[in-house]
Amino acid sequence: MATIKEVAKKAGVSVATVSRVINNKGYVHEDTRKAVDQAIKDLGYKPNSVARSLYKKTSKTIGFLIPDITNPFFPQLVRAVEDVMYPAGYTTILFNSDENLAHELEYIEKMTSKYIDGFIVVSNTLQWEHLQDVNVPIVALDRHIDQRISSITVDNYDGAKKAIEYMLDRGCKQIAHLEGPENVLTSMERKRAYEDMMNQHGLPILCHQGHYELARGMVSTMQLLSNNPKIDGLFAANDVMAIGALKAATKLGIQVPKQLSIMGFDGVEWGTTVTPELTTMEQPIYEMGKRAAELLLMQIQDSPNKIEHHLLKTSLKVRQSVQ
Amino acid sequence: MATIKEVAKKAGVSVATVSRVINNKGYVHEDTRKAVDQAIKDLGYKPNSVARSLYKKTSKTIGFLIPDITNPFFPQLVRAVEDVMYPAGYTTILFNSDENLAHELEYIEKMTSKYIDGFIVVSNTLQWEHLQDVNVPIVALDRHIDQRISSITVDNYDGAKKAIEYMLDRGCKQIAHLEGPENVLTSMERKRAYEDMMNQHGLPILCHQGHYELARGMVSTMQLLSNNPKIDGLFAANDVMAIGALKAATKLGIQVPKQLSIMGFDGVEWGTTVTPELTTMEQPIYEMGKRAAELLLMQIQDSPNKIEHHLLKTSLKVRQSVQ
DNA sequence: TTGTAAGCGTTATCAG
DNA sequence: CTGATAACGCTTACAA
Repeated sequence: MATIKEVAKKAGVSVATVSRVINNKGYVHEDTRKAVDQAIKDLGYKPNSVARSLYKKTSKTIGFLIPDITNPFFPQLVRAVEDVMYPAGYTTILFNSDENLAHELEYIEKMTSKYIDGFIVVSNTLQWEHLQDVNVPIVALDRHIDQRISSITVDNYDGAKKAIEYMLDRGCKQIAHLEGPENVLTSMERKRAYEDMMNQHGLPILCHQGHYELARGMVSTMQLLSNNPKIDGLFAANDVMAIGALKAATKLGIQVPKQLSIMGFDGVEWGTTVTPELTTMEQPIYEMGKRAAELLLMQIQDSPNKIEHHLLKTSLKVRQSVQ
Repeated sequence: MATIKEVAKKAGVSVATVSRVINNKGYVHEDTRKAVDQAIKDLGYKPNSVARSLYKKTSKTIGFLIPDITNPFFPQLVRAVEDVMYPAGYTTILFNSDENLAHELEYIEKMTSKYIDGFIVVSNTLQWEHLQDVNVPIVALDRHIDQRISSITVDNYDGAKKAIEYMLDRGCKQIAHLEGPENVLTSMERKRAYEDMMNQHGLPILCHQGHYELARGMVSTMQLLSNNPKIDGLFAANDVMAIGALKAATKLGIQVPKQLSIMGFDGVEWGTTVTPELTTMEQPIYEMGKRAAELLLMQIQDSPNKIEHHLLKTSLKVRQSVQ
């Protein structure tokens, strides 16, 4: 690991000059530049980012906080963020929070002491109070946090409403809802839409908790269907649970979609391989990650105070699980 | 952001003393310690990791290089690595290489200039030559690189052999192989086992490329089955392709497992939701990630030169796709 | 038990 | 155009 000092000595100039050539800043004579470049090459010199960070108080690194990479919704998001951050010269550090506030706070603090340049967070526990004195840009992704924090979200209420409208159009008379975690915004919005739609149409409300998980979705569906044989439609708050529901129906010998229509939410690839293929309300997952990264980059590089809120639309993906 | 200097001034001591108390190193009088702690609290002081890194030439950070987080094999691996690294005080930085050597090298160089403490790499392009002067510990995961670099791998040859033995036991007479990328070690080993088994049993060899991908697996299977109607068994080099094959069979109206047995490799959760459920040779994915992280940690903290090679075993997961 | 001061490897200011 | 030199925030000999 050669240092700038060694390069300077070898090239017979001062470190200031070397710094000028590696940063392409300030005047430096063509001949000296050549000499320096040669020395750099000979020594295999690479500038030390840590020293640079210390001086510049920036690390060209951002933190990305998600609940759990193991949930198939997140890999695409992560990929999208990395795809825009890396070419822009930024490294992204991932952190799985398991929705645990204490972990999230600890992580943010730790990253702050590394001169992190910004955060993208998917969280429903983090509040404005926790974030107000983090002095780098933050973008809330998937779940809105506060007006004062930029966000990239999807219109969950609208999406869920349209999903249910479609089920109704296709003839469902008795729709149950497999809901996500109680305290998660996306899940609450989807549930609210379900309830509003049921009320609006004078239909009974039938909810069961599924926590966005495969196994839970399956178990809940079992109970739901055993206790209420009249149900002919099931709106799951995410695809993973919908897939669990499909398994449950199969186990109970209930035909989908003939006897029971199942609608998912998310649009993960997994939904295309189950039988019947999952009809779902698709979110622009990659696009969300991309936008979040771009927005963060803009705030970091240009205008830290330019808060923006983008609300993306979902789109119905008609496949085979709704009659 | 208070600095150590400010804390020192507030507590009426020198920075050295403050450093001593925050690092719990060297003697410091109980009273002064209290005063310092108080000052730290009052100022909300947090030690700056960048400055610390510069001096200590270590960042408490490791790099984790994988092909693509979007492939369902990796999220679990990532999760496992993070689960052991974080509690040990290490941050892990993820990087998707898309199996591109230039990207991998660029990334490694970049990380090196950040005083990264070690790497875990899943790669088939990286060779000893590229890694020999990276002066931090490296663990090769899933794919072996060189005797001089620690590795955590699975016995792919043995696993594939047993998978095929099982198919043969169950009565398959004509087994085709859906192979993974040509240059990937895991894929080559599985193919080699397939070929050896076929030769050993005097059976014809029938391979088709699937690149470990869903769509490719599907298309290849279509061709394979249309051209060779006698095939009654298909050994896919990974679950994702096996799932694609299942889709293809369904499309062609071929019943699985009655007319065609399909065997996967990996044991990802996804395989449990297809119909019929995928019979597969399961890898201890989480365990692999965990071991790699533990091994790396050992090398970083205790013995950088203690190279170890762990070969884990796969286990047959009997479900429904093999007759 | 505590303080001084010399690094760690850069960048940027200010003379020259 | 180029070179000293003072930061950046922390750790650690070495003195006291």
